[in-house]
Amino acid sequence: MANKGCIIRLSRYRNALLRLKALNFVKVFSENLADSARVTAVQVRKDFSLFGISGNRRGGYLIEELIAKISAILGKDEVQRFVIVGIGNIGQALLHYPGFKKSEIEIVAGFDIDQNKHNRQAAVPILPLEELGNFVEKNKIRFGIISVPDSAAQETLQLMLQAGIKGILNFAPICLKEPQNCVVRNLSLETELENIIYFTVLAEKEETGK
Amino acid sequence: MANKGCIIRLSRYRNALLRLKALNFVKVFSENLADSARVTAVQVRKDFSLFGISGNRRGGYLIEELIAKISAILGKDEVQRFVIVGIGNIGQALLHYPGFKKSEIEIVAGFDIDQNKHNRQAAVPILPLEELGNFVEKNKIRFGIISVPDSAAQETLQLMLQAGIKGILNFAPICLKEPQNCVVRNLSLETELENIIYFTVLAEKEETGK
DNA sequence: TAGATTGTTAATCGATTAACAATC
DNA sequence: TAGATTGTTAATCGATTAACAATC
Repeated sequence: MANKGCIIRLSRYRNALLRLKALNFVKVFSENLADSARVTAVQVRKDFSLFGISGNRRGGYLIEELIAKISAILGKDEVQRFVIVGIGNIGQALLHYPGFKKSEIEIVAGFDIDQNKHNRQAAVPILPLEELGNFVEKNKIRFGIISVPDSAAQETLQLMLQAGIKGILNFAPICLKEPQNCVVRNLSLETELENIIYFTVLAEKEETGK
Repeated sequence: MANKGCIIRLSRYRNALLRLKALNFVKVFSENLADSARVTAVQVRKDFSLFGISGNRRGGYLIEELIAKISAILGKDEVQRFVIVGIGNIGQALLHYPGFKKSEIEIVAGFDIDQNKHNRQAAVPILPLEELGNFVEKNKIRFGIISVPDSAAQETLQLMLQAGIKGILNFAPICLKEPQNCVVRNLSLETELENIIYFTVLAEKEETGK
């Protein structure tokens, strides 16, 4: 019913709503949210209707109420805890990424095979990879991030599955197959940049072509 | 003609092809590439046909040739240089991200308002934000990455536009409007994780619902 | 009531998939 | 020739958009 695009838009609406709330606004119209997420007002209302969210005809939506409803849909009624496997550049950055807090996302531990990186005392501890299974089970963690080199991505996935992880974001530039019982999203930074390069070069060509 | 999804898939095919080449393979079938990018073989051939890439009926595709053709489409005939504005967690990680090398992507400088972060001697120098315009112009940089807090994202975009940047990846969780003459892709890590959370919770509900 | 906005149904658009023709 | 794979055209599917009805 709701597709991936729709959920991404809900996240964006929520981000905008939090900002509006901080500015003490009370009401919002679909047109405002459309501006913030770079879509049309119809799209906003359609997205809401998929989840039975309704406003006041003529009066728009109450910001507080909308935030509560979208937050519930996105699973923000509780803090969602993640582990990270692979404490390289990206893993290290995500370990203390400040932006997660307002999204009720918490990184609770990192794991790496390199013992020079281990640090049990840190606020977010970095532990030996062997401890992943126990830690995940003991702390009932459901989400994981893979930020290992691509050669290690597949086996990291296996470890996470064995540990009982149910949702994974994979930064390695290798497309992991989505297994039964686990959601996997492949996001490669190289690929994102290549996308921008392609469409930029294309736009330039079109311009000079005219 | 070619949509965003298609270009992302081309990147993935290319990644897989590089790996196959490293293993000394010579030929590849659309079925193989389909496996690597988690799509169907028809999708692969359709993508290729959009760009006039053809193989040998019965004989598949020559890996070397395919890499060359896809690389040309993705703008890899020359190294594409990026600047990063905002040397926080993410910016710092991207500055030295090893995965960019094989994609012919080079980060040439970082910029920040915090002078404690400045370092002209580093391999990838970190410079005061005021120098962005000059640097970009002098070095003919066309691509930029925004990794500043969301409150600063909009003005960073303006600075980049003035400097002449033509393609931008924005990590701030605020949706920047795509201006004339510049490609902007908004990628927020919070949003990506929220997406995974939603679909994981959904899958769990469906399972227990049965 | 008139005007503005929401909410829904139907139409359109674009991307994926199926079917099949071409050919090595 | 028979079999396997590519390449293309047509059909399907799903998401977005347009049109309009509902109502505050």
